[in-house]
Amino acid sequence: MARTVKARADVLPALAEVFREYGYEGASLSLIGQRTELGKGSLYNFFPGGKEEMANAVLDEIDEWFETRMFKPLREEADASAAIRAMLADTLAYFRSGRRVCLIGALALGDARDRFAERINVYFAGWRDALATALARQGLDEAEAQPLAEDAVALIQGGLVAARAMDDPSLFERLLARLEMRLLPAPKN
Amino acid sequence: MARTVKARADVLPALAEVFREYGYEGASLSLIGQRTELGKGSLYNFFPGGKEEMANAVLDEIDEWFETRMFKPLREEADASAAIRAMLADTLAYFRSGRRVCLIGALALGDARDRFAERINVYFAGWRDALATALARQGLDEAEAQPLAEDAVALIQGGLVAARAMDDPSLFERLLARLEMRLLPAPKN
DNA sequence: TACAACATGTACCGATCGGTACAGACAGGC
DNA sequence: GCCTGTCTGTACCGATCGGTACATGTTGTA
Repeated sequence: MARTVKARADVLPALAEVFREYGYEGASLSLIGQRTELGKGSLYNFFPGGKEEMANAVLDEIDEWFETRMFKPLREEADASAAIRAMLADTLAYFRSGRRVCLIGALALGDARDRFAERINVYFAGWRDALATALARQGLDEAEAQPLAEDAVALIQGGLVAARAMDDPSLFERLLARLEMRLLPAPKN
Repeated sequence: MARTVKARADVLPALAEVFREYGYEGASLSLIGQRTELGKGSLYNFFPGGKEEMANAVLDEIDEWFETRMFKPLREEADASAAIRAMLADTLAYFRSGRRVCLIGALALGDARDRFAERINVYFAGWRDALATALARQGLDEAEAQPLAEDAVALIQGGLVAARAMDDPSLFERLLARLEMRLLPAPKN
């Protein structure tokens, strides 16, 4: 038995992918076991709280990624426009042009919504507010920035749904390209 | 046919609501039995194909509703702008200001996607194309109408996700109000 | 009234669910 | 060497899953 010792953090990516593909209820322990190449023993050793703790660990990692990688730059980076451009590029890359689903969005629509309601809310509100801040720092007044940020977050989520529904990743790319034109100030030349 | 307490069509609304709330996998037969107030015997009498046939029956009804109520007017009604306004009003009402989830969208994100892939695709493409037709009939040329329709469908879907995620129905209303301004020609006065 | 057809509730099936128990396999400290 | 605590696989648990079988209503027709 090639007993390769795995740390808890090692299994998070595989874990995240299973939840993304099958949803919370659909990600059965046997499926999780296959994908992570871990038996139930190991799984419950790392996550004594079972499936719910696994999902929360995944959500922790996602939260941290978005916070440091996207939300913080949107709020604080000197060049707000550059932060917005980076956000759109990161979004495209993170969701693999729409081939990958947003786990938080999927949870929001599924039957596990109540279980993670607070976290879902924080994620969406965080994205919207960080983007609104960047838009304001770019020169828009609050009355314009807030609705525009709201539109953008919804459009991204809807883009993921639509791209998956029509099995057309290029759709997501087109949406983001058009979104960029709405979010960035008209280039002055 | 009035001799039975319930006809097959009578249970469709309850059936649709269960699928909407819990998703395809999450809607267990016992839950369906409760909500429809029907035992397994009756359920399998009406739907010999089991859960899949139930879901397809629900999708049939949804398809028909959207086709006759929204897509056809968008394509054919003399006053294209009026059809677009009606579409937005119907959308708001149908989804109960975002309190209600789009079953097709939820299916697209869930693990039952492959099972209904073709129907999901048809629904989304149908909406987009019907709206694009209306926009074109309103005066926009094809190069503008198609992307705008694409944006609109994604925005509506994303609005449902976001409204549910943040538990804020007014968000969906705001999104649709802003969308109306983008879809309708500037009022000439 | 007798009968066929539909409608319905209940018992049951094998499979799988999330979770637990527990016995080995391995490591580091002594 | 040994012990202890961390990993790991496996057998098992009760509950529930989707689906089937079938006996018992209930109804329209004759």
